[in-house]
Amino acid sequence: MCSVSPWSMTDSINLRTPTMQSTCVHLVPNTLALRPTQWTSQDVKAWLRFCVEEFSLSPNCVDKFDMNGKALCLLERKDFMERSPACGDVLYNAFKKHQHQWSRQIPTDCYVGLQLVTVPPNQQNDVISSPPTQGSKSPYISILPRNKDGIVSKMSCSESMDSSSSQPMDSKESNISLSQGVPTSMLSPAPSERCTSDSENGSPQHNSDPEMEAEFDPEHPTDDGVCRLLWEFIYQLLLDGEKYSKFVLWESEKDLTFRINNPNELAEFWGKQKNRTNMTYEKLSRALRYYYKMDIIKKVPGKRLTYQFLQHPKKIRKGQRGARPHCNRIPVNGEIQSSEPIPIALRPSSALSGTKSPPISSGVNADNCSQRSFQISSEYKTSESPSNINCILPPVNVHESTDYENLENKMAARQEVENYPQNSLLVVQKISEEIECDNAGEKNLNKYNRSDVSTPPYGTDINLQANGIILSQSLSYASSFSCVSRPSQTLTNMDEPSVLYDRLPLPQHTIVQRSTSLSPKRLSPEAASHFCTSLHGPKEAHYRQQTAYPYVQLHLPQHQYGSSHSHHYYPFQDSHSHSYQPISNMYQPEFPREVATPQEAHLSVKYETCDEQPEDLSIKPIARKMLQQKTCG
DNA sequence: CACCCGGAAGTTTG
DNA sequence: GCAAACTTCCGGGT
Repeated sequence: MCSVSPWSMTDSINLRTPTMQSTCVHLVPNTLALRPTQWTSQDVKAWLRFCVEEFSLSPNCVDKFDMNGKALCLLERKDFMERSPACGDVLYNAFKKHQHQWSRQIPTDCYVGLQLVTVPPNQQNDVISSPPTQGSKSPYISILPRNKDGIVSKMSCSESMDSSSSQPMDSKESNISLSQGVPTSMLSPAPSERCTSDSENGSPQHNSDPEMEAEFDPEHPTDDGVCRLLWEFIYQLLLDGEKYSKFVLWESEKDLTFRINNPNELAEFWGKQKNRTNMTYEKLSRALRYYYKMDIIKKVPGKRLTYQFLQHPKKIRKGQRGARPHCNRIPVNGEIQSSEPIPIALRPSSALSGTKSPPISSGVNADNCSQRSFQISSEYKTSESPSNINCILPPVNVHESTDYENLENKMAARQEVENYPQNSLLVVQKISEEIECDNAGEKNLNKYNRSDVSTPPYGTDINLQANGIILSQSLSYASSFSCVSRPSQTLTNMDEPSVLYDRLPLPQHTIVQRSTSLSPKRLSPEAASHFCTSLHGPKEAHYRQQTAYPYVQLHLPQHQYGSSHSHHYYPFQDSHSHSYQPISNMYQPEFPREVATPQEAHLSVKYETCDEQPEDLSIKPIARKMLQQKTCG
């Protein structure tokens, strides 16, 4: 068992998250694999009980959890907001203190976390039995043990999993249903959580506990433990014929022929697995048809919905690369129908990944603009980062309240944007300092003239105000960045406080809530422009449309910043080595002390799919396809 | 209407 | 940049 290393309190700071706008909060205990099913209901109760003790919560909340292992606890937001930044510390100490009382040994190196989910007030009644989904707008807050290097501990199977001692959850959950979610075995655990069992003999190792059996398929581990291939998924279902016969069943196991019992539900199930909310049998079957060519599956002629494995799934060679489950995929239909990109705050983190985003030079007006530009891309590539863990957190029960799939919620989100006061002067007040810099961060901070600039330390709490109105209270500087990188799901990327903006020399009273500026949901474009201007001095703030996911592209005018720096900046390009681009060279400590007027900032929509310089599309985000039509013909 | 087919293009990931 | 494995869309067929 791994030794428990110091816990990050910075994570707990993020308990006060800017995206918490609802009036209630879930508390979801999670275990090492972020699989609450590892806990018995007694464990969950115990967990909640000490939460009650430690935080003087209403005892009622202890009973307010479902028995599916996805324990929930409703808290009033005000209760939660009053928690101290040391909340996580208290939680952990309590966890340690009470652990011996619990019904089974829970590895001390497990991930213990709280999952905060925003829930519209009118839907809070439904929330008890509806844990948050992966696709939900749910900032995930976890308290993660770290090693001495500050890296989240990587656990091996033998260390972290004790499935033999695990106890089944409440028996009521034995009936799988869509509303209950995809079995966790088919979902995507964190790479570091997943274990590769010794299954060399290839024989199935059926666990007596059906839940546990579903948790992990020892027979067919993938390279990273993720069941991400369709045939694999189907095979998994077939393996547990009793449980999943409503989706698919063997027609003849001997001949490896199977029949899809309910194509629509299977597609939905598959869609859940891949976080593709619009999955249909039409699409699923298309994927199946691709297997024809690959000699993996063929159609059984004349028999509807019946297919045949051409070789035993155990022997199918896998060249897995892409097509991992998406993170919080927002329906494309909605994007297009709304003629407006989904607010960044609701976007999947992957949507912002830089993998498909070419450098700015490939975009319009990049090379010939003669401006130094850097791109606020946003992705942690660290495989062990908790963001990844959260990214692939099993999308347990889907619930309308957190899916943000329905039009109503989207309209509400848009309304929020539209209602945002335009041309607001944004002011940030630093209200506290909870500094926790790693060595690297400290070192880098020292590189700057701190007397001249106010670099918001990691974890700094700020207020974001507009026209005297507090827009977001107690934003965490660090979490603000995380909002950028994981706008829709997690604020836990605090493992690497040494992100770019920790090191930036910022003028005083500068808004450090970059994510705000990146989020059309949170800020009007004018306000975002304001932000960019105030942060970086007069420059163009290009609101760039990139594969339907906007982000801010900052151009530093050559005449102001010299000509020697034309490289692009990707803040997260190499989070492993922390080898950031020499942003310090680009920034001089002299920044305008005053927020520029809105007119000084220029906001335009750009997109990289066209070579042609697009017209200034003003500031209204438009769906990618519409943009393409407009500019490319 | 449900299912089936395969081309084409796009997306996401490793 | 490339490739795998889809996803999305579509026109057409049974």
